[in-house]
Amino acid sequence: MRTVALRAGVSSATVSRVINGSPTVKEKTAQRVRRVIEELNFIPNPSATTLKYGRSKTYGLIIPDLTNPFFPEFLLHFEDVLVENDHELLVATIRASEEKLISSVRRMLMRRVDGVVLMASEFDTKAIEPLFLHNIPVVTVDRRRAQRGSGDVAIDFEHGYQQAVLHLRELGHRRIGFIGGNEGLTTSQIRAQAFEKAVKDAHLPYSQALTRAGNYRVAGGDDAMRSLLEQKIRPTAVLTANDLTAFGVLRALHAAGVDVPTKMSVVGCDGILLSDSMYPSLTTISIPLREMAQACVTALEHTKVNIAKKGLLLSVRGSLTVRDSTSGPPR
Amino acid sequence: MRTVALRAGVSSATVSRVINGSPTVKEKTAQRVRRVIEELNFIPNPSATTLKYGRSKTYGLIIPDLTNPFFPEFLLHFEDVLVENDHELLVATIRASEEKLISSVRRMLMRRVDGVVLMASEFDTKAIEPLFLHNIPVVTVDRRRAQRGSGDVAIDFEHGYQQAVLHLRELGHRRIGFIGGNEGLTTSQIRAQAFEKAVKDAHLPYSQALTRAGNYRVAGGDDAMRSLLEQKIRPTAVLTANDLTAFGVLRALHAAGVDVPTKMSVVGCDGILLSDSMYPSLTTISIPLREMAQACVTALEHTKVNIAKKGLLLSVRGSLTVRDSTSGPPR
DNA sequence: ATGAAAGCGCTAACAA
DNA sequence: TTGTTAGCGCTTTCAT
Repeated sequence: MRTVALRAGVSSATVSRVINGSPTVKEKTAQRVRRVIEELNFIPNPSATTLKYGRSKTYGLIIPDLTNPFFPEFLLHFEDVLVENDHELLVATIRASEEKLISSVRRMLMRRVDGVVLMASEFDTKAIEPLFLHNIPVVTVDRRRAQRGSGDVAIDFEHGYQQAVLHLRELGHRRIGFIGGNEGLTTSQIRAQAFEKAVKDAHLPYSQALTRAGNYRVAGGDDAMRSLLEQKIRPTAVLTANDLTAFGVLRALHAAGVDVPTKMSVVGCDGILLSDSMYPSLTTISIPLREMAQACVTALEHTKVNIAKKGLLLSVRGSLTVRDSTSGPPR
Repeated sequence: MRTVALRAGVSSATVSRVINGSPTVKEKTAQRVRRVIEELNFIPNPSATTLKYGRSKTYGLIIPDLTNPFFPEFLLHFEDVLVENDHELLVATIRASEEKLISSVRRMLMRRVDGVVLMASEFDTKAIEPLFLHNIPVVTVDRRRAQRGSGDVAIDFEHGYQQAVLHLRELGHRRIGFIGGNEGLTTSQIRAQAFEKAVKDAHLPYSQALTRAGNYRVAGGDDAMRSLLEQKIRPTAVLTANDLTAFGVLRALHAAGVDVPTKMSVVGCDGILLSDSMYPSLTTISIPLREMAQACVTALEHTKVNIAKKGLLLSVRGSLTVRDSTSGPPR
């Protein structure tokens, strides 16, 4: 930068002003400086700014897993929102390892991020304590509680499952099965309860016998569906905790020779891109990723200026995308 | 850091030495310093080091697209390799936009990355000129040429397709179709030629009539397969440019009522996790991601110390994973 | 409209 | 074995 200043016959302060678009610089000077910047291929060094001000114009995103397409798809939208807000993105994947979460949090702290979005489904709160300690705004996803320095963006499964159940009831289904996530995870409980409520609100019979745990992955959906098929009284439709689980359900049904949708209807959740590419294409609850990303940033910015208060509790709701995996029950 | 030094009764230089594990510090002093670091929740600030040395212990990764699961899966392995090498990762997705590539390159430069892995399938070389100008080591993937400051990691499609064709020939197939990538892309040409060579080397008939272009996505595979089915002489097996294309092929065949594998065999390429979850599970050419990530880092480190020379030309070869989408041709 | 200068945190060369 | 110190590049306050 000094070189640029020298060459343009100004001080480095003026160069800085030009780079940051300060209006107090005479246009002619600014042009000269810009030309020199071009000539010298000058690239500013943000680490100097980070060093000086202890902030980096970077938000962190901690996700459990990149192999579930839901997360990269969210990441994409999150990145878009950040770019609009002139921020960088620091991603960390933790693959259900407490150790990785701890080291990710440390990386975020080192890099002086301006905030962290935490999508890890389950974790020891102690692991993220350092973020609060250093006054870094935090937003969790679907933990549904705020505290000093942290907000939350909930995914409104209650609404999504209600839509799905009503859709199935309209088609004539009465016995709707459910394949959830790993037992024990809070988010799995939320989804299971949302399903139960949706069924009861629709005045349909609810039975534990028609629900199974999965693991948010294909294999879990497959196993659970096989188990459901062994029931004496089978459901005529199945709802799942996410799309990968639904993929497993489709596979199990194929293997068992149960046609979808004529013999069994299937509804997923997430709306990942591949859900439209299955055979049959999957009816699913699409989560509005862009809106969710925006909500995360909103909550983060809110917390930044109110770091001593409880953060925002926001919520986004999915909408049912009806495709070919649902139809009336067999008669 | 000064605070830590003060509190531990040493100089900041000693604190720095402790943090970096310098062996010249007396163990007792080191312990004291570490204790104070704990107490004060001190987190080092790497931007000071970046500022001082103009390097950041960060590698950049530029990928076209996170919605093709191949890329997040590669990313995961690349991150693993970097962690082992005590480096950070900076990711940029460019979604086939020249503008995004240019801004990604700029971000890499600003962040003072130690090297860049470039997986963009096609781009104007001018866009990455700045990297060479600033002496940043570059590794491209499957461009198959090196130059001053840049190496390449090729994916040995020749070998992979050969394996696949021999597998199909052994099963009794003679008319093997091929669905490639977007027309015009270098990597598409490489794959198409690799297929042609594999077929001819296996002494099977090769015909343009059995090949189609796709677009590396599901829809492209679907369309191309439909087009192949309209042929008077159909192939009995189809090879694709990647797994998503193969997913599309499976969908088209389902829709047309052509059973896989009894009426048509299908072989994908990439070995993404979901390829095992399709119905039927997909026979595919698995690309060794971990090895590929390692090769990228190797080539990068080599270029770093030989920045003025041509980079390394490395290559990784896939292996055929036989699953349920291939069997003998209908007789 | 522009310049001078301080200071962010770190590390390596050098001194002790 | 430890301390002193300079300087990396940037921005902003204050002065001119």
